[in-house]
Amino acid sequence: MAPLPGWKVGLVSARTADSARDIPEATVARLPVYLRALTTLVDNGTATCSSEELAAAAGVNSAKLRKDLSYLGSYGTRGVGYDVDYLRYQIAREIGVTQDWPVVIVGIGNLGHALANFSGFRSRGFRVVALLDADPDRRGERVAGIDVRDFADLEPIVREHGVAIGVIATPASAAQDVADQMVEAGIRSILNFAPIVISVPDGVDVRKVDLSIELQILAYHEQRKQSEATA
Amino acid sequence: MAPLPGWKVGLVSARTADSARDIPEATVARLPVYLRALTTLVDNGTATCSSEELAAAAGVNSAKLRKDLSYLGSYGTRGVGYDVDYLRYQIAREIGVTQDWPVVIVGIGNLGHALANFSGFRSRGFRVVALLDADPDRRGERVAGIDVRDFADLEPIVREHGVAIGVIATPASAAQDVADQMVEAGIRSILNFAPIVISVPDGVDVRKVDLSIELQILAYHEQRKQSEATA
DNA sequence: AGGACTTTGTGAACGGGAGAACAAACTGAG
DNA sequence: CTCAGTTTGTTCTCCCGTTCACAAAGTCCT
Ligand SMILES: NC(=O)c1ccc[n+]([C@@H]2O[C@H](COP(=O)([O-])OP(=O)(O)OC[C@H]3O[C@@H](n4cnc5c(N)ncnc54)[C@H](O)[C@@H]3O)[C@@H](O)[C@H]2O)c1
Ligand SMILES: NC(=O)c1ccc[n+]([C@@H]2O[C@H](COP(=O)([O-])OP(=O)(O)OC[C@H]3O[C@@H](n4cnc5c(N)ncnc54)[C@H](O)[C@@H]3O)[C@@H](O)[C@H]2O)c1
Repeated sequence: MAPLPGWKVGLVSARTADSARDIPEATVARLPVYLRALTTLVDNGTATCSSEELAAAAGVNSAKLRKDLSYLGSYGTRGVGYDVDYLRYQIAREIGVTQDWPVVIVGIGNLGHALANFSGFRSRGFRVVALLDADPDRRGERVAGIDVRDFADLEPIVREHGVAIGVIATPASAAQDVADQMVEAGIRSILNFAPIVISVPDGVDVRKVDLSIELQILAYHEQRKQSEATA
Repeated sequence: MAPLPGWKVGLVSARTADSARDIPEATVARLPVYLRALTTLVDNGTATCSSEELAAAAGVNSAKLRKDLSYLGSYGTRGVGYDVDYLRYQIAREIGVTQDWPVVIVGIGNLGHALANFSGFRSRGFRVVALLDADPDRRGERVAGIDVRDFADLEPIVREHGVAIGVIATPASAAQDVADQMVEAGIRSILNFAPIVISVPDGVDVRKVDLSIELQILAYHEQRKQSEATA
């Protein structure tokens, strides 16, 4: 009955029980990067790695990595490093991708097709359960083995599969309406590819991906580099 | 010769000359969002807007918006607001999208096709000048009116068009190699869609877009919402 | 067993960004 | 011209996130 180990285990299991109180948002955003790096290491047959190695694979500072991991618990061994497979499981559990999340994609145009065909969904904790489009001409089309269905069927599909996450790949003009109906149907997490700010009630999370914004940020820095080179 | 107007113009042109010294990175990342919102307002025929209105359209706090804009100069009028078209031009100039940037896309698979067909490039300051793929079967294929060419042609294309920005849409296994060759060819800004951290020399900017990471961040919050609901 | 060595986990200092609050500056009515 | 009303630009404070630096905790060799 050594006091320290007992206390430590108690603390760890306490954290596990109420699933880690408050993880900073910046850390949450990096956990998937660590998970990806660890999966690569597992595939390479690496059994153990140091914070330095993992940090390099994830493209971050090793001190930041260690601090991030410390929010989850003490999963490393001092003098040794981390058990790759064990740590990978712990992070996957923390993120919540030990089981697959059902996802619907709305707007099966250029981008929607690419998303539907994207094989990385399944391996990373997600399962596309429906493809929806408002255009009747899209109906009946099969994309990646899934029938494109009427957007009006959203609500029963969400109910049937317990869908919590929706992806918007419609034109910007339709995005707010699609989001409203997703919320109405019970979806509380939305990934929006349309270049517009959509507003949702409290309790609903929206993340956006905007290609043009990323390019424009690059353009800004590129412009500065070029004007410096001229000067 | 009123002293105040003269002084103000002097200050603005001074800032314009050395192109706004140091704009915080967080602000740079929001300028494209403001630009997008302003373009929408212009399309709606709005001539003037307050920081409150623009902030709402951009999904940010109005104090933050005003502070961001203050880094560019004093483009508003107290008691009135901002001239939408004028401010839009100033932000576009600051970002560097008053002319089009030539862009190459490498990896014309599912995602590459969608990107090539994306019409928003042109209107937002970018022009796709080449589509490249290593697969000989892709050669000769025409996507969005552009011939898919051999990845080996990268260097002459970059030189001919003065390409500064490259987009990687290949599998992760090829991404580092593609990035190396882009840098070799003279590209100094890269947008990476492959789920891997790529390393580049100093002076080269990389931004990444990773769908799985975004979904996993949503999954984390969704998991917490659901476990809270249960408790 | 003991001591040198390695690596984690964390306390503390630091820097940057977010937001509240207000003075300065402009408009327009009387 | 003056004054009330409006909205910007900026200062100030607080908080979050990053990074340094080191004690604690383990391994491994002798
Ligand atoms: N294609 C890209 O690479 C790319 C890149 C960045 C951003 N985007 C954005 O992603 C979105 C989709 O782009 P795209 O190129 O696939 O456009 P698209 O026009 O090819 O496809 C849009 C699809 O949405 C469907 N749709 C329209 N209104 C709908 C509604 N109310 N409900 C359900 N479905 C509806 C249309 O029928 C169409 O099939 C756009 O907002 C675009 O700006 C696309
Ligand atoms: N499809 C999506 O919606 C989606 C979403 C998120 C991320 N991604 C990522 O984007 C990347 C592309 O996805 P995809 O679905 O289009 O894959 P894909 O397999 O359909 O296309 C990849 C293309 O890259 C080409 N390629 C391979 N090696 C190359 C090389 N060395 N040089 C030039 N070209 C090369 C292939 O010939 C192929 O045409 C992947 O890394 C994927 O993980 C895709």
